[in-house]
Amino acid sequence: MVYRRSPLMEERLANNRDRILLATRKLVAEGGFREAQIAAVAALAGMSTGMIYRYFPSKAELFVEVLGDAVGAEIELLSEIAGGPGSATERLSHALTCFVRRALRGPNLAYAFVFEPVDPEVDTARIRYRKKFGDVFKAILVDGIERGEFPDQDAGASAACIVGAFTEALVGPIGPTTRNIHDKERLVESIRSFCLRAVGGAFTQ
Amino acid sequence: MVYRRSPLMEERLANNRDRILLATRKLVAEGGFREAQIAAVAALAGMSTGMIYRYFPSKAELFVEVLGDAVGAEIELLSEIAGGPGSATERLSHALTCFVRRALRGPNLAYAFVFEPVDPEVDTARIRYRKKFGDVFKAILVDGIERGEFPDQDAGASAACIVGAFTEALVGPIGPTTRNIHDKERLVESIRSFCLRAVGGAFTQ
DNA sequence: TCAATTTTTGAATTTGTGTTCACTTTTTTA
DNA sequence: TAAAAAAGTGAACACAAATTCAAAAATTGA
Repeated sequence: MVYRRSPLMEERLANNRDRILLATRKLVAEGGFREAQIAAVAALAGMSTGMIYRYFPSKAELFVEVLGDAVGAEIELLSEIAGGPGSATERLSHALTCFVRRALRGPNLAYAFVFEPVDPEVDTARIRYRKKFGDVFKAILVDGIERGEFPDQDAGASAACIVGAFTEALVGPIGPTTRNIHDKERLVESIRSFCLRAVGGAFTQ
Repeated sequence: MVYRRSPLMEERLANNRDRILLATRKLVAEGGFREAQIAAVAALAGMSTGMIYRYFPSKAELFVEVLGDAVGAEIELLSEIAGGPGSATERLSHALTCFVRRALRGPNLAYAFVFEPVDPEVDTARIRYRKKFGDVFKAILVDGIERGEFPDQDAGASAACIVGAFTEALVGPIGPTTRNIHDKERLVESIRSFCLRAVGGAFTQ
């Protein structure tokens, strides 16, 4: 045996993997999964197509990882808010504005991640992640109902409605016309107040 | 010239066209656009693939027509409710329950029509139709705000939220488990009450 | 029935992409 | 430096699905 992977090489390999993930994320953010073809990913990452397959067994698994990374980060943020201090109303309000503001920075990414189906394998993962978003909101709702902040309701259905409401309101106005900061904040506020009224919480702040 | 299309032939041609549309709609309802391949459509309609292209210039245009027909019917129903008698709250309530009940009968169709992207051409049409749904609800909201039934709000954003809320709540729980009629009615009621609270209307009926 | 014309067929072609693999280059250690 | 092994390449291949088109079947009017 005359070859053993050196630490330097090890690092380069990890680097390559990251570059693939980064390139994919970038392409998806710009034009959805549709635009993230293996050839395009390879080109953007500055490597050959064959290279991709040293790191990922298939395009679907690459997509699932990119999706998971992005969604995971969002979920983590939201969970922190959901499990944090404050009334259920406050936490719901905070979680909503936080997510919507972030999504407005990269509308296509949000679209691709939350909506765009690709192939069955990725679709399955996407639905799982969507459900996770719902679970975060459901937890807040259940808590709020227990505390008497919100009227009794099907927390699961309401959570799904919330996820649907803000994604649709976000994705609908997608377009080349990047709206200015005022419009964005107005949209954030519209979505927030809609959802807060919807769950029946006292309309504060 | 010894051949002129007879009335009988004329009818057969129109019949063929209808059979293609029907077969496509059926396949889409069962498995989404993904399952509605030209070969499958042709097989179900009992004709050859080449035949399809005598009636439709491309698969995309066939899809757009199927989509338009189905959505058009729904829009017409909703518009009638929206423009009918009653308070804005009543009409919104009625429109919601009507649409959600209908969609629950064919969840896959609803999914394909409202969500599933296919190719850019169909996608464009789909977004247009989605917007139309929103417009119906927006009209009710604008009216309700004018009458003082609903608090002041961005009717466009709220309408988008409503469309998002019920589609997500509908599509989210899609699965092979056909839910029974009780669950369905409970879901209808959950969505209805969520949206009514959301627009701030007095919670009646 | 027959010739002109249209309708219908479905195998072949085209197209767009994901994936592979024989080959080249680079890295490692002796 | 040289041999062994791995990393890296990208043209070729595979595959699925839309589309075409030459030939076959059906229809029409004389």
